[in-house]
Amino acid sequence: MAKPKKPAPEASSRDREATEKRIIEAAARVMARDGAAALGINAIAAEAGADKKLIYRYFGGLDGLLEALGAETGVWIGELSPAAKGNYGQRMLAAFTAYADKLRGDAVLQKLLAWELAGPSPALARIEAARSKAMFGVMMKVRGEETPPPGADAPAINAIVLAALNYLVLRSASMGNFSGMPLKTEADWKRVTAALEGILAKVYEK
Amino acid sequence: MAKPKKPAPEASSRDREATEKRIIEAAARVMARDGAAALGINAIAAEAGADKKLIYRYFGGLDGLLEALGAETGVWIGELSPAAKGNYGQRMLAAFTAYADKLRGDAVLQKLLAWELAGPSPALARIEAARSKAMFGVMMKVRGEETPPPGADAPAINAIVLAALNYLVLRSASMGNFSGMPLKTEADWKRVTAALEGILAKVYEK
DNA sequence: TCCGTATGTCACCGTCTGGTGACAGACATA
DNA sequence: TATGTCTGTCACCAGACGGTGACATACGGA
Repeated sequence: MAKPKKPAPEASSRDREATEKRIIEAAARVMARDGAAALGINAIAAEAGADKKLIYRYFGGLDGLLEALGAETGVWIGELSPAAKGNYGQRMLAAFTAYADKLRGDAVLQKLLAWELAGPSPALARIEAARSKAMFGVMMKVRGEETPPPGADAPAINAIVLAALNYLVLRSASMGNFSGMPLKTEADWKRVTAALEGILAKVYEK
Repeated sequence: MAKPKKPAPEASSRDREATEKRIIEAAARVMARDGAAALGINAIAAEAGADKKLIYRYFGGLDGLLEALGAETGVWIGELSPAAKGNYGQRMLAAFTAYADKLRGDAVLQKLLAWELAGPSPALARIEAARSKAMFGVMMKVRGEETPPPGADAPAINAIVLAALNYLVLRSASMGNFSGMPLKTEADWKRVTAALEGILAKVYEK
């Protein structure tokens, strides 16, 4: 059922751990290639060359598999280590650009992000909460002893910037532009970063 | 097939225009209630109390229907008329907040927006292009004779702000928060607006 | 009056979906 | 050697999906 090949080439290695890994990777591949809408039991099983029954046995269904997938893809956020130099605004800019660069290269997380917007789901909410916490840790680390100028609502401002970056990266992947601004080449992103730098410099100047 | 009722209560009014309208409204209702993923021929036809065959006859399929739907929901953007007072930054802030307020109340456009991020589609791209053009017109109108200060990349800055607003509204509808910031009550949005006001005032001051 | 056309209705098709029960073979333990 | 457990395989189900051909009926023009 799983593969059209008859002698079961290598899939049936009778190794649960390896099979689980194969399934998770297959799910990531389907997610990145065809989007979250195509993320079905059958599609994943076919991609992994494994029987869908195993997905139920090992992960308890799609939700469990998704959770395992989301846990993996969210790890790198906590490992971001942008340069921590200059004042508060400059450090934040470094964190934001480092995050945006990474996100631009992670198709799976992009689809996950887009899917979260399309409809609420308990499993996705948990994944997102972990990601948000990791991002907070990164920002606290890079912030160091520097503090935002009094009077500025830093959490709100940072949320706005982060929201803009998420949206622009998603638009870049889906349509390649936004609001008349192209978002394809590296130069396009340089422009975004430059505008962001100007904003943060003025908002966070003391 | 369409309705379980036998005498065809009123649906079969033999009025193409009215039927088309009923179908479009049904599509909007399904979209707003169940999201874009549930937007299928069968679901729409059932919701409209019309036969799915008519969707193929009148709209040529799902894509055509979507286009008709998108054209309708994008109209209000062009009709936005925010207060055009003060300098460039203040006028832009008025346009942005007016847009965000409207968007928050339009569940259909929200789902459309989220769907565009999930995967590229020629039909959705055309709808989005029309919307973007309308938004540009609004901004040009409210801008009046005021100009942004030299040195500031106004298109990029405005795109960033618009991107942030889109993302925050979408997050508000799906998860109710972002980056630790709640996005539910009117007070939450007041906070966003206030932060935006601070940003625009400093970025666009001469 | 008759006839063509437009509108609406229904039955049916093949395909894919998520999900489950039954079974075969490998492996470790007793 | 015999037993039980774990991994993998396959067949099958009911239901939903998109899509189409055939038909009934109302309406408007000749």
